[in-house]
Amino acid sequence: MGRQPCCEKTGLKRGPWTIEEDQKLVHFILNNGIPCWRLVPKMAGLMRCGKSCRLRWINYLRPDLKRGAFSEMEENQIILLHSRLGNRWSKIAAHLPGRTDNEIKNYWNTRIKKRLEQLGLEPLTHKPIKHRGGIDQSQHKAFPQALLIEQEKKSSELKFPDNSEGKFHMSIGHNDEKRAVQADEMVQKGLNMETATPESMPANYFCFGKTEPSGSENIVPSWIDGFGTDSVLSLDAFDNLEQILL
DNA sequence: AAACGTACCAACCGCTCAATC
DNA sequence: GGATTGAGCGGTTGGTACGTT
Repeated sequence: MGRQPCCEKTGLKRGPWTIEEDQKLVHFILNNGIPCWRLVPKMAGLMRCGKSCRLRWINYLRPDLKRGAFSEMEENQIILLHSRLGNRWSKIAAHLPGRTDNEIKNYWNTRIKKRLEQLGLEPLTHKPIKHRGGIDQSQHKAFPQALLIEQEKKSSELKFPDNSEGKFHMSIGHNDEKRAVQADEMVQKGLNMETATPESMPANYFCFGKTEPSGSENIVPSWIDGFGTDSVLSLDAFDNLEQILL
């Protein structure tokens, strides 16, 4: 026996929602909550299937949605999270309050994907694009250089956690020089991890992800002594950096 | 001004998973 | 334990706005 359709297809409206339908759905949910999505359209007087109502509410009508353009910081967060979580949009959305998985997915497919490709990075793996016969020589130069030109000095609303026990899981630089700095080093330098922003940091610091000690999927930004940039990019993107720089 | 191409995004489709019977 | 169901997820589509020729 096959799975039954989520709703009766006949007689149900499809396509863009009207203002009137939106009002009905919002009014119903705000007054009654969501008993069961299948019942919502009937009870709210809508000729839609429950699935369609759910999607409309989650992606568009929810009062806690942020709407509007993504900030530079949000974009960077998405890149970082995607490098670790892949196309798990709902997980990524969970890290970005007020944003929906659909919104992030659309933004990724239309903007970020292209941005990474322009940087010579494979959007799926965040690794340098390899061409037939090995890595394209032009990408050798373009990749690290692209990182440098990627930066835009904009203020951010980053807040850093109290704990600094997590290990930076990446160091970069020539000759195996360890450039990652621990929180205590920042303290020694009179830098405050909790209130740091790209503007307040010295020019040779940039923001990277840090794995929580618990090994959880939580990703928090951290400051790393780097190439004179303050970008947030996937650490995985640097997997082949040494090879490229050679 | 019209035609065409591109970018964007809301909505849909089909699948999986977990809960329930 | 298997069937059924609802909810949620990720991929895809189609309409519209905008830019270019």
